[in-house]
Amino acid sequence: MALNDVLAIYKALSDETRLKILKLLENGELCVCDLVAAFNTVQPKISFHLSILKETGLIKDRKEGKWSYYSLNDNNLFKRFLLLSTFEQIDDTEIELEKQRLAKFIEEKKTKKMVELCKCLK
Amino acid sequence: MALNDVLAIYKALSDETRLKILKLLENGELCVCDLVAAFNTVQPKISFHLSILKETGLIKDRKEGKWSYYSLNDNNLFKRFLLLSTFEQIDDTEIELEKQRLAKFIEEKKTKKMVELCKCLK
DNA sequence: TCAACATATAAACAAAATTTTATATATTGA
DNA sequence: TCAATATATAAAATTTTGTTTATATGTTGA
Repeated sequence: MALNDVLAIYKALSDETRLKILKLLENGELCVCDLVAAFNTVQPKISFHLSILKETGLIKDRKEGKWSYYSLNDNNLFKRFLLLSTFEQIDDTEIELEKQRLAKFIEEKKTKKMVELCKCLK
Repeated sequence: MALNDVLAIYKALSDETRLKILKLLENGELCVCDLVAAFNTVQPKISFHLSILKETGLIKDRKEGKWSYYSLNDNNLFKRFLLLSTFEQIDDTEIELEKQRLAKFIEEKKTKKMVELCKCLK
């Protein structure tokens, strides 16, 4: 890996929102709207940070219908080490708020799905 | 370590000059003027980057007379791992130029010292 | 004490990164 | 096909970071 690649990875890691996104992805893939809800912010902001993380290969994406799902991409030993040791450093309480909002949003999505299902059954 | 500390470390690592300074320090302590010569640049620029590296605890300094000597500070496991794995990623050829200038400068310093010594003996 | 030297710090400027706002694209279900 | 939804992209505004220039501080040897 060249100096520029290492540099790009550290730049990607040196932003609060991006570190938190990575930590949220620790528990599995999330779509853009999940993250928008978790951070209680606007969608282009999240897309911007996701694109930077994706460019450096720290995360990967997968399209399904209207949705883009993002997940950790630790196929490289250096990146895997970085992610693991970073997660180890950061206490879970530091993303408590985001986790709460995320959980609430996912719960709401489930409820909405249920409601739709009920409509169909009528 | 809190999220903000991790963030500060990654920010410190996400600059070309600073990564190169760290790599040059791999071989032992250097004073500010050594680094100024190695990068063929102005002294405040080097002092600026050294202050950032020092703030995050990635390096430490030691004063001796007019000089400030800087060296790696790997007293923390996370930082030590970061430094080691970073150095491992970056090829030596990427700081070839800086190393050459540094070697030349140190050689010149030695010669000057010799000349002074000879003057004293007269 | 004074000149020369090494370094630090401050202020002004330039460059880069982030956020916001607006708009485009693509998918889905009515 | 059309409206609604999820996401991406572009442009403008803002913030942060890095560089340059000027100046201050502290040490050393004459």
